[in-house]
Amino acid sequence: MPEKSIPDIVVSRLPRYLQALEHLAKDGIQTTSSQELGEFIGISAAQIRKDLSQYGEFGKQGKGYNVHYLIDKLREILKVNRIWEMVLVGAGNLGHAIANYQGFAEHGFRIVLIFDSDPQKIGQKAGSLIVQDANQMVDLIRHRGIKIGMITVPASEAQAVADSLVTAGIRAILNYAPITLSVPQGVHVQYVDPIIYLQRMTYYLE
Amino acid sequence: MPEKSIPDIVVSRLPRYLQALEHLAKDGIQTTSSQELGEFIGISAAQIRKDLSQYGEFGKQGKGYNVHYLIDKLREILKVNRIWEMVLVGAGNLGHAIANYQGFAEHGFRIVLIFDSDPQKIGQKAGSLIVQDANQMVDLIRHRGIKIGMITVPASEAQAVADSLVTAGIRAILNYAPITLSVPQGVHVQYVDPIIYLQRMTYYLE
DNA sequence: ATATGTGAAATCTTTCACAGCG
DNA sequence: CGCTGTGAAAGATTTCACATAT
Repeated sequence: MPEKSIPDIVVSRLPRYLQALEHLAKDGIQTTSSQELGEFIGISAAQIRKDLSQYGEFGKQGKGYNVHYLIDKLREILKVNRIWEMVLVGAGNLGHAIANYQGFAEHGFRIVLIFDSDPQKIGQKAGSLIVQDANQMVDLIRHRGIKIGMITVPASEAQAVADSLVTAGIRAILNYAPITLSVPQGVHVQYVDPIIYLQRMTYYLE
Repeated sequence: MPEKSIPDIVVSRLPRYLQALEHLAKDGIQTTSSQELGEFIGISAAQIRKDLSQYGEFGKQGKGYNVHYLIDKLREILKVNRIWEMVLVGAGNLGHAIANYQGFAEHGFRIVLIFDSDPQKIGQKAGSLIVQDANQMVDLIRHRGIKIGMITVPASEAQAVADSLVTAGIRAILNYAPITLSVPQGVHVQYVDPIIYLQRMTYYLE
């Protein structure tokens, strides 16, 4: 598995490949080709082959790719062939929806701590967990060695929460707040902001 | 406003610029530079200048950009200087969280119809709206001339819902279901899938 | 016959660096 | 002087097209 600075843009496509392959597997399909996979997700066959070739030779000439084998390889590459514990900060509407979403667990992401600073929310249930006091956040996260956090607090509090998460040892943040976070080198952030996605589409309308 | 096939990658950055500028405006800042804006959102100053220059000359040499003027211009370019009506399909946990999220309205996106096919959910409230029967979806959407839809149904139903939305005249879809949608040329789709974002980050962990 | 893996070519995107203007 | 707007250069990404393997 040779790995010398593979471009981020390649990495960003791998989860889509994995998702599509899992879909094919669920439909009972054993073998696929870069062509078929590409049509399925709207990416050129050459690009898929080139992307995968960065990590090894997973296909067979004249035959294509074994779906289960490629799923295993991609899970290994993406490091999702294990359970990842996560912390959720913000127990509002969105936080509750996320706490109840089964999709995380199905993909090996387990929410094990939920925090809020609102005394009304602390002690309440969210999903199967009890909302903890945000004051204890840094200690509890550090103690469990959690590396992934999700932020669902209002924009005005998001940067402070991010700072606490980084202090607690979090290395990856999924940010639902509509604000760009400032984090140290080596901490990864991904943004989930529906407004931005909508604005990317209205541009093309009418 | 000369517009001859500006790359999608440029368009995709404009909402981030707008978001950052609105943030600056809220803080009372009147003027900014490509340098300052770039540091704020982690994009090079040259890139911001080049992107904006595709649409006109919005800055003043030696001075920078007037924040409010640039906000106005970006809203015009992105066509968000108006109210957009939207339809939401899927009144589960996530659908309810979205229906209650004030951020949409604050940015001119108004959810005016919510559908579900579950008899238990039809007639119930979601946000300030009543959940309608999905059977009536195509007619009601077409009648109101709505162009933007959000999908929060399970993956297994998402493609069928997308097909109905397209039939109803929807031209932009924000898809929360973990599946790649197949839509005709000219219909835009953006994906909101937290699992994929998490997998993009676990790659870099450990 | 068919589909991979991959150098080379084509295309796209970003950065550089500076003329020009307030 | 400071910062924009922008050609040109550098760099990154995608596509092509084919040798190769089954």
